Amino acid sequence: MDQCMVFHTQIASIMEVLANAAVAEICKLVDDDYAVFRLEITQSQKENRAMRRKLQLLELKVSRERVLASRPRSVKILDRYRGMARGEGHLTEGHGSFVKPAGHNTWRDDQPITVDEGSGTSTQQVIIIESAETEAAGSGVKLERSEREEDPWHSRDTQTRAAIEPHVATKDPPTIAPAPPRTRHRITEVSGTQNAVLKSETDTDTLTVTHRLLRTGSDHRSDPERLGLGRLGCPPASGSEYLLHSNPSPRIVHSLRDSGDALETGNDLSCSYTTEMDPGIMPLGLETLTDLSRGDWNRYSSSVYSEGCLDKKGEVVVVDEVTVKVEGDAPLTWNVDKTDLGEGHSQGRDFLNYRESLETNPNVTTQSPLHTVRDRESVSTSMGPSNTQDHILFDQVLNSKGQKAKAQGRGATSGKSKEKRFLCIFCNKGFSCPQKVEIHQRVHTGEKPFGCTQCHMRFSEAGNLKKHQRVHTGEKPFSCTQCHMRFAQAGHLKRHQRVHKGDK
DNA sequence: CTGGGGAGGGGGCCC
DNA sequence: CGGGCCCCCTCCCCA
Repeated sequence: MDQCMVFHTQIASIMEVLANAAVAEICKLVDDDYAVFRLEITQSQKENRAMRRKLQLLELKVSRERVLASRPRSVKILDRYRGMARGEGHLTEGHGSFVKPAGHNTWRDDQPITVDEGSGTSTQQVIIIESAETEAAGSGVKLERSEREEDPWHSRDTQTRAAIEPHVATKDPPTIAPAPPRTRHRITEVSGTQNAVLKSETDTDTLTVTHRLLRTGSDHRSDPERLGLGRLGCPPASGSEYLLHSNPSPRIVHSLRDSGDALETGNDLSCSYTTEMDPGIMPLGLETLTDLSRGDWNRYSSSVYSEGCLDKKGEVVVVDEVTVKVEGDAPLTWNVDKTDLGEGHSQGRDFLNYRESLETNPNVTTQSPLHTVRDRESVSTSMGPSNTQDHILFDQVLNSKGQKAKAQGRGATSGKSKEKRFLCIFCNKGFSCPQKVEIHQRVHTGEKPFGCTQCHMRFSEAGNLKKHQRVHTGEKPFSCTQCHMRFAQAGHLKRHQRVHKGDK
């Protein structure tokens, strides 16, 4: 009888083991199928997002044209008109010039800026960044940077913390339109390294980034580069399209969560039985999912840092090992009217923040809200949703002036003798002092404060006006030593003397 | 080849 | 000493 009982007990235990094994197998199969299913869903979502992106771009174009047609109010003019103050800037009829109306610090809403180019008259928008505002924004960004640098998580030791690098990526806005200037991001480690929970807080949004260490440092893609973010959270690499205002379906979860993490979505259909497995034996299919969701992460993180891109409250987006919880209300779309540089959430300052975030040189305090073009051609393709239009404008300027190549490379800010800390807001070119930037930016704005008293000519630089006035005076102070030729410009004399030398 | 203008850079002066 | 301001030089482009 006892033997029978023991036998039954053994059978029962064996059955239990077999049942457990069967359940495990079933769950594994379910998970595998689910992984494939999610892969397909993800692909479909990506297609949907691509289509949505195209639609949004089209909408943006339409809205941009509408704004451009009706947005003189977004134009501000530098109120530094030294020539005006000194009486040099006579308000002529604006032949080939661009002058600010006397007594106006800003253009009126209905006041277009006309630029007479000979016979034709065109209306153009001139974007001026008030230096005080931008510098204030710059200081704020610098403060933010210092906070980041104090964060121990920002050490460049990617080997030991590669798996938690996505946190870094989340607080380095990969978009050109990151958080508003007054928004401060705070990254706080909530728990340990194995289940590191970083919380990035802003004034309006709460970004909770939960990371589960699923793989070891061998997965190099855990660092920002892996996420398509360059150093210091640079934007995605070239070719990565930017979702205008990414509106990822909040219920679609790219979750590879362990059971140890409290799921915040409730939609993860993963079988909890098998998710207890060791990180080292994660199914290969999950890697695929990880890869698929990686691009999404860029957008998610972008959207998180683009205030205007947060569209739902309390959304939780789980991407790979990262959970992004978005709290707080935010506009559904980025209002193109925010391109008004004079407003608190000015796009220019967003530019500034973004560019500052990209600035590899922490000492650089810039007036430029423009993104850092140098080092990353890809930046132009990963602009934030809100400022795509202005970026396009700036790029057009850049290309039209043939200065893009100059702006790229270290030469933009690394001077030969002086540190070129002051960047043009339009082309990002660096100058050694603010006055140089101001003068240079007249190239883009068309501002010509120096007018000739004897003709309608106007100039952006006083020296050129002085040079011009020799036309009226007939003064030719530069005489050739080998002939009787005289010249009004020293350069002309120098060029002329090459004739005598036979140089070409 | 010359004239005119645009634009960048260097350096001096002053505060 | 650094920043702001100004002047000048220089190079380049175009007509």
